[in-house]
Amino acid sequence: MIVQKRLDEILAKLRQRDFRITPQRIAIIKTLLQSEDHPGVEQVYAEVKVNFPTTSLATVYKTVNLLKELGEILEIGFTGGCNRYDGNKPYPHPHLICTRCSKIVDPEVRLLEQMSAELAKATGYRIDSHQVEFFGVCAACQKS
Amino acid sequence: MIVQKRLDEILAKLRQRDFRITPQRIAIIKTLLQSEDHPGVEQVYAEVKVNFPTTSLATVYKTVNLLKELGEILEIGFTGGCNRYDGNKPYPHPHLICTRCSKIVDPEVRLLEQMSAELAKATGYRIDSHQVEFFGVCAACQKS
DNA sequence: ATATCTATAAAGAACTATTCTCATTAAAGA
DNA sequence: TCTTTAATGAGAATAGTTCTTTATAGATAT
Repeated sequence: MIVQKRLDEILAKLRQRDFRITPQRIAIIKTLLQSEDHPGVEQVYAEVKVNFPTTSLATVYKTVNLLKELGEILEIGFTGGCNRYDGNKPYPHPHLICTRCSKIVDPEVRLLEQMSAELAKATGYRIDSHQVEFFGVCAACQKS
Repeated sequence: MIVQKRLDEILAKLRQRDFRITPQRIAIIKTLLQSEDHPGVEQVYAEVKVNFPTTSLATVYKTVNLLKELGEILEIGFTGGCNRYDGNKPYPHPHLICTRCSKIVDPEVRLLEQMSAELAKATGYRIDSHQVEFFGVCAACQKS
């Protein structure tokens, strides 16, 4: 399936840069690729420990950072909370975050390219990246 | 001047909600209102200590959080660094951040309202707030 | 003006997320 | 298989932030 394909790509990239392929790393990458819910490090750790009980939290942190540097996962920064990660869409994209249940959704946004272009033109900045987060209350939480 | 006016407004709001007006608080608010460069807590602390040397860092944190809750300053969340604050435009607005010199600019952005409205319609979320940051290299840094 | 009451400030301890250290283990190429 | 060297694991360290305790400052009533 699609996860296997990306896993192979990431492993190839690791090999190519002389990083070692370890069972822990594979487990961490798989967890990140399979999860739909933008997990935090702690959540990945819990998942990985099911099959590799001796894995340490530091290893998860280090691997997550490595993957971030390789551009294979996206970090979603949370002030005053733990960061969360998106292993499915590793490029910058907007998020819609429910402030009640912490659910994160990836909405379709049309206007971002245009906005970025206008901004660059108006300010003289070269824009490399962005972090666009919308906060609100999801449909389910609005009912309660 | 304009700073005095906003200071009075904030003080009135504090009084109205039975928060006390203390010299430390006034100093912290003034620092936030006067600064143009989106200072962090540590920077505010340094500034306030000039006139009130006994002020503690915790006091600055508490006051900053209080002001944030009152909606009088805007928090700009930074992953892996310290948060910074905008005392001049307390409502959510986009930032353009130079990744070389850390300069922060408040650009004009037209499309955000529209984007937010489309998003709410498409997802069913009630959108309350946003955090929109663009990262790049400012004109000055591009030359070096 | 004074006494009393109450919320705050101050200081540092505590907490949480993350990174570092280093001895030990194990991956990958010879 | 052997060797080299990077990765792991466990806990200590760190940084940013929040909590706790206690004396004090500000408000209130007299």
